[in-house]
Amino acid sequence: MEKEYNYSEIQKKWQKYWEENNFYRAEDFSEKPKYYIMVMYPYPSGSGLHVGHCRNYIPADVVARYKRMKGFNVLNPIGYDAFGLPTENYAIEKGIPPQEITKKNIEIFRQQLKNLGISYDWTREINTSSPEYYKWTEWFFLLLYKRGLAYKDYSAQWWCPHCKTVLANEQLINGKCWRCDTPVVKKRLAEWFFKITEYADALEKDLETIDWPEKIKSMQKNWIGKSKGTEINFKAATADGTEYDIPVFTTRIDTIFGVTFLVVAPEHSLAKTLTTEENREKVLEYIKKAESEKEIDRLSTEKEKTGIFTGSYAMNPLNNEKVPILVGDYVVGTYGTGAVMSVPAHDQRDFVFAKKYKLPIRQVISPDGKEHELTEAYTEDGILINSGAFSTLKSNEAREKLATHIEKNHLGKSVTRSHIRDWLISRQRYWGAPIPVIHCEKHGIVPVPEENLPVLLPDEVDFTPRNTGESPLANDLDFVNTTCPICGGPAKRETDTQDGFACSSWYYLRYVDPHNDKAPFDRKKSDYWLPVDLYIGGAEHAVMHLLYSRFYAKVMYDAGLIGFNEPFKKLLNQGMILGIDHQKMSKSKGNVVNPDDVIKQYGADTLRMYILFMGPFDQDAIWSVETINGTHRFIKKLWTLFTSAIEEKKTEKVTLRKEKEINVIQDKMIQKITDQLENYKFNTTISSFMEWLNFLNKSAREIPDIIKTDAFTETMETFIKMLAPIAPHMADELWSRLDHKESVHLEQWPQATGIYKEEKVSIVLEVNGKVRDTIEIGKDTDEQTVKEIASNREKIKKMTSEGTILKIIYVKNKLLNIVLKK
RNA sequence: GCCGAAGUGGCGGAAUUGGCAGACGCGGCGGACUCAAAAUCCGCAGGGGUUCAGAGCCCCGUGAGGGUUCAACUCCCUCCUUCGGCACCA
Repeated sequence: MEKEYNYSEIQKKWQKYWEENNFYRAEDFSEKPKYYIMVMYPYPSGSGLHVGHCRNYIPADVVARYKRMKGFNVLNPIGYDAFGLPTENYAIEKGIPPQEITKKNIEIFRQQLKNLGISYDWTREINTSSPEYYKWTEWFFLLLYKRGLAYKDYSAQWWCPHCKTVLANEQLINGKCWRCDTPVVKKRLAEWFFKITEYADALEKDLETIDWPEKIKSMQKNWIGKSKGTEINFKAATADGTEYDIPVFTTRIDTIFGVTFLVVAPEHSLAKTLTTEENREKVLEYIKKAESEKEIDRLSTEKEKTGIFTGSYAMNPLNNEKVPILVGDYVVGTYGTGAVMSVPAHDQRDFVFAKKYKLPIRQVISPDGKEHELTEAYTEDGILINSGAFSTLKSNEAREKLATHIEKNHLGKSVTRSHIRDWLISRQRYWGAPIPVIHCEKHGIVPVPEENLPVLLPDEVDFTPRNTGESPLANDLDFVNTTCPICGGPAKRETDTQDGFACSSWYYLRYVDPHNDKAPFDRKKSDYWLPVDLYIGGAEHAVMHLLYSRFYAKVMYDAGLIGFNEPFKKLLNQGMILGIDHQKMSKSKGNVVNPDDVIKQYGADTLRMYILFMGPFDQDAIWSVETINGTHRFIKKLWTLFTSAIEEKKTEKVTLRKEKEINVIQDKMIQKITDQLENYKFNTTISSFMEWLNFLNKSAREIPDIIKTDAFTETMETFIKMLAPIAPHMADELWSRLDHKESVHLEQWPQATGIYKEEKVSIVLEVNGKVRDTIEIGKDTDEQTVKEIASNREKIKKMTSEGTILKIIYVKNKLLNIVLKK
């Protein structure tokens, strides 16, 4: 038998063995309890997998393998988020169809994943860009459409001039495109939306029911942004005497008597109507300028607030006071009603604005009921003043009374507003799932009948994006021209494609039934496997993928398609791996590490172990060649000790007193490592293995015969079993060298017997809270005995003689603290 | 500005959740093997003091300052720094 640690041979041998014996197939409807673990699937980019991906996939594989040994029927699938811009852009650049590029990239990714020794069920692999998959992405679009949750709207949208497509709200980062960092501009287009706002309440409320990182939950909560307030109606009249309603939304109805003007957004539908003749020219110019501004500038809080008087006035429904109406760019058109009541005394933005345009400021809330000179807005609650019948009330009381008063007199209503907007899903690009609708002159928008799905992406088309706001699919007349499913008359296909997040919103469902051609998935299979027990992925998807997926699940639940309304029971975020330059890994910085290179140099088991060891799983970590050497050293030491022990134990059998200790440490380690794995503390798990090996090595050095004992053999077996999820190749190799016929991966996870707890314990002896001595005594020794032993220790005796004992604290099996008065 | 997370040796990081701070690893130093180096193995190591030297003993020490407690990295208050998210949301 070979003595050298030849990891390439070992890897090859066992990967082949697992594959040939269908080791990691998940069995539908097995008797065992199910465990569905899933990682965020990769985008198969041209640059291949890098070690950053490993930070997610390796720990997830450890959990999958661990759970199998614990007796679970584990579903551990993988697939590819294959539609998307980078592939399409590359295709345009090189003149190769994206289908071909995707196929090639997936092959590379698949091989790289296999090299890592990850235990995926490869029979369930999915590819969102295959017609078998996107047929159902289209089907889900129709489901939403039928349920009134998909609609087309003509409005100003964010357009990325670089990607040449519109973007959803969530895909805007500080006014820039999430993919290419280009500042977005406004463009008026007819676009498809999903009504995620309809589920705002449920999406917020159900966050309480899922075990997700607080960080993600609070990000989603903020994103949904619920706020309770009052919508109150101001009446305005134009020069010709026509009356208009201007509803405004406020969370501070208690400040209503302090309103001194109204501001409407430049996009407000009445902005132009309300402008009087003499102001018309200036106001129109102002509106035009505001609308043409880039979103990034408009959003800037540093920007000075500007506005312009329309010439019209509105009436405060509570005191019938006439206040001027202005147009101002600090009012957001898409939030609330697009109009605000301005209370400069109690809102800092209104205050600044009023100062600038010399508008009146009236204090109506005071901390002490008296009026004060204001140098800035007083935004706290207080006592109402100058507020008619409501004066002298406290803010919170006033809010209640005013709300009742307003509802009773039909001046407005109490409402809950959300920050979240509907999800814009149409994209003016080629490489995505088609939107399955047809535009008929007679019948308008007609959904493609289900039996005609999928609407296939045409193969040969000039997919260069255009600046017109039209998809490149519009170039392909064979694709565009069709007939109306209702009347058979000439009609045109929708040419926009769906946002890639539509594909990823339901992919977890496809894994449970990946080859079904009658339905997206079988209900019985989804009932068996779902929801996902553990989902691991990056935090960057907090308000995109993770919110959309929850939305889809809720829609499906309401449609009776599934029996759960939250797809991912538990979520974990892995940290990033940064390059040796402490920067995010990227091709352009040249700091990317390819796992294949690491595997070549150290083997997959070392890479796996290093990824786990580099730091807490959920924190960022920096790639370090020195540390990977350390883990490799450990693996080699392990190999050397165990292979020589396997050889030695064949020579003779020995029994030694030291065996007891070997057993005790083994038991302790089983307990410790199991706890650590259960809590996803992979880094300390590796530390424990190192400690354990250090102990075994030291024992073998002190008593060389120890490796010939039964206890040592048993410990090796336990060690290897527990190491199997982490270093699966080496574990199987050593296991077979211990003369086992079956793979170690079919073994049960070891269980601690608790013998380590019956041992002696060391008690810390403290004087005035400082450690002075330690003693070894039997477990659960009573206080009196410990006190006696302690008082006979030289050091303690000396110290206690120098003062009087105030009190003695005894914590069983832990410590004794003597408090002295000096 | 608001919300969230985090500050521990030269470095990555441990600490059973209030009970021996610095596990494990990296780097470092000393030694063994070697002609030599690499690899490997053994040992030392938070800072300071005391001591001829070692053992020993003492003091200080988990971002800063205060507090609770017999006992604080851990709990409470104030502040500082770093990172992440949101940001004219009325």
